[in-house]
Amino acid sequence: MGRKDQHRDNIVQTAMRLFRRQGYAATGLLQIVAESGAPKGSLYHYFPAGKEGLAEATVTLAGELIAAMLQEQFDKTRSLKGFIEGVVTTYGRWMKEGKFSSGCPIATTMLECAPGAPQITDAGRKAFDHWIDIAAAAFVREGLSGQVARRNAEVFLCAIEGALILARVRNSAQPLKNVARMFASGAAAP
Amino acid sequence: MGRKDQHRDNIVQTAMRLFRRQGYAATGLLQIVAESGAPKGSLYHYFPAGKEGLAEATVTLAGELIAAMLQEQFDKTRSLKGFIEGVVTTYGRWMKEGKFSSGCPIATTMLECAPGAPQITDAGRKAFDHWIDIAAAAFVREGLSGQVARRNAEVFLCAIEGALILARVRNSAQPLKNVARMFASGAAAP
Amino acid sequence: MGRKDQHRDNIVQTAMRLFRRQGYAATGLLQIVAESGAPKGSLYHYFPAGKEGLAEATVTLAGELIAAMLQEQFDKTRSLKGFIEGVVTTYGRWMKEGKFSSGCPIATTMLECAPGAPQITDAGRKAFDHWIDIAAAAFVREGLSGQVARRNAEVFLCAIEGALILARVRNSAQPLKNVARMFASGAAAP
Amino acid sequence: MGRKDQHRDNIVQTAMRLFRRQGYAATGLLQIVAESGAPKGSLYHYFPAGKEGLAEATVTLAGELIAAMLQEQFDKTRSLKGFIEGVVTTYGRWMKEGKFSSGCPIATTMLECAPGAPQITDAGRKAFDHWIDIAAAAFVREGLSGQVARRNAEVFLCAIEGALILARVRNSAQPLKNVARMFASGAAAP
DNA sequence: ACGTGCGGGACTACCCGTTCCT
DNA sequence: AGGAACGGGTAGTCCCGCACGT
Repeated sequence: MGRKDQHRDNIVQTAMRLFRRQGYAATGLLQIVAESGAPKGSLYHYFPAGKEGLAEATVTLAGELIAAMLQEQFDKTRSLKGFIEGVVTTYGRWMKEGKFSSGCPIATTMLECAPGAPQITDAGRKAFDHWIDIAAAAFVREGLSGQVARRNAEVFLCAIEGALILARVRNSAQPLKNVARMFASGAAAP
Repeated sequence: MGRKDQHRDNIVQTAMRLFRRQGYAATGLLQIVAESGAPKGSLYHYFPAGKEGLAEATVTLAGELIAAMLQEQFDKTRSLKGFIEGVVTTYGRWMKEGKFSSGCPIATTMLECAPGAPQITDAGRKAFDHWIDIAAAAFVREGLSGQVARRNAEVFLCAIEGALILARVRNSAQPLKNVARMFASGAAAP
Repeated sequence: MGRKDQHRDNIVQTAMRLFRRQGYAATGLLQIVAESGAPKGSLYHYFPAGKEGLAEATVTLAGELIAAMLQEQFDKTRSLKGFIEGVVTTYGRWMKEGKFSSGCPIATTMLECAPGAPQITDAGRKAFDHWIDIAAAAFVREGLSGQVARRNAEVFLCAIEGALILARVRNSAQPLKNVARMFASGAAAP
Repeated sequence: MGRKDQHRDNIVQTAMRLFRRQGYAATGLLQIVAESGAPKGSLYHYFPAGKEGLAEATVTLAGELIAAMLQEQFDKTRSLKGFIEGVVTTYGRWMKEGKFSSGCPIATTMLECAPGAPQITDAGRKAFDHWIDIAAAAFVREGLSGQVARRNAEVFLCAIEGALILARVRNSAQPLKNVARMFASGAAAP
């Protein structure tokens, strides 16, 4: 194992990066293989379902990356405030690194592909649900009941999604910080 | 004015509808003129800047439509809770009418076009700012200071943007309702 | 009229030539436009139905060209024998000119496309029927009744079709001559 | 022999069936191995010459199958009329069974591949010659001299080839019957 | 000997956004 | 104002080696 699927991994990571920056429809398969360094024939080999199959893989991968980040923030902090600020700070750093050209790695794909490609949407739903699970644990840790925690976690992540859009439009991380300020202050839905 | 620009209006409205549902890149100019009933040659007559110019017009139009809705909800309600619930209910109704295939009329275009098309992004920023202005008035009406109101209004609209994405993915208006529950309960950033 | 559709005409004639020599599936649209000298975009413009629409046009054109040849032979001869020998001689000359690489201009397309493309098959049926009509007139002129003449004309043209295949395989016009020898001798079905 | 080359046999038979129905160029190697059930790697093991080598094998096999049918009809009949009607009836039954989508098993391949692939054409020529040999025996049995018999047999088979094309185009076995009516009536070239 | 996974370009039909020229 | 024409670029997948495990 290891080296064998390196081309596949390169393709998925490059596709994730390009989909995030340019969108799904605007990104050509040719551009993906060119930037990934993988041969074109590999694409059809690893993704017989074509572009949609590749998109599904990128959504799944992105879901895992974000989940790992959320989990890391959960593990390294002890309070809800710390978790929220850690998450928002990380997102803000990513935005700055990408010069505010790359937002949520799955939002664009979701908006472009739903509802025409159910498999992609399914992968996105699973990713969102996973993220909410992790964030909900941070609210539970603060003392909220499971159901209320989950609801707050969902709204929190929704606010981040929206803030990532606004941050791109404004070329600024300020919208993210505003989200943090509200949720870290203890504002919570009943 | 009036009848002369009917073709132009049809084109913009059709484009707005298609961009919202399918995305910017996935929507062909030919499909737009076909569904709008306008002659193909009219497109470059009314939009010499091409597809980008058309997208800018759709973002501006969508900005005005949402602003009008927000203003209407502001005018017909007296409390922040009423405003928030009115806004969220309206969005929820729109989502259901569009079978959860049409979310925010500008979010998809923003994500696809930023940062390659600054004029479209500019139009989007103006629309967002205008929406926040109106929503902030509802927070001011509740007694918050201008700056705090604006911050809360921004987070509120961000949460709605995110909820519109999640609602599409889940085929459900529940995410919107969760946003309303939090903000209508008086949760507010300092 | 005239110069306006020259690109279209060039495309159809080039396609007819290539389909005849290489077959329908083996001939690329790109090769057709390249050899025809027409710009690439013209193809989709003149043939919105794509390759199938182009094939239909080539079958129709080929049908007319063969019909014109048959009619010319009918007009310039007075006996069935003369007609048959004239037709076979013409086909033989065409075969030689094409170095036995180009047979019936529609047979290959028919065999490749039936039954997946009904419109192409329809165009081919019309062409065959037209040819048989003209050839039948030569049998009627010899004194046969309409029905019997048509039957003989059909078998005659079938024999030619088969002979065109065999002539390609053998690199020889002899099969055509054998057909002429039989039908010109007065052999006839009852 | 026996089980060992079963994969090879499956491949050839599947290829023959698909070439006959869809043509040579339109049939992908992948489709052949998929429908044959043979592993993909077997193809280049058994046919190192690739698609052309496979086509050659199918033409040879088809030649033997048709030859066997002709021989069977020759053996089971005593008159030329019986032979011709038996052959035509068999072809007609095959056409009906294939819903007029499968004609001569080698004609399409010949038209598509000549003159680019001499080996395929050679195999086809041998098949045709073999068929004519057998049919000529039926004419000799009727009393014709060897040379005349061969000429008539060739025209007969040409007429059948053409009728197989026309039968596909018309979705009808009538063209075949017309061929039988002429040749079974004793019509003959001098 | 036999089969497989993977890679490698080339080429397909399709159609897009744009401009030219009535 | 608008229909015709244009050329570039899309996703798809084709036919085929080369190298690896049997």
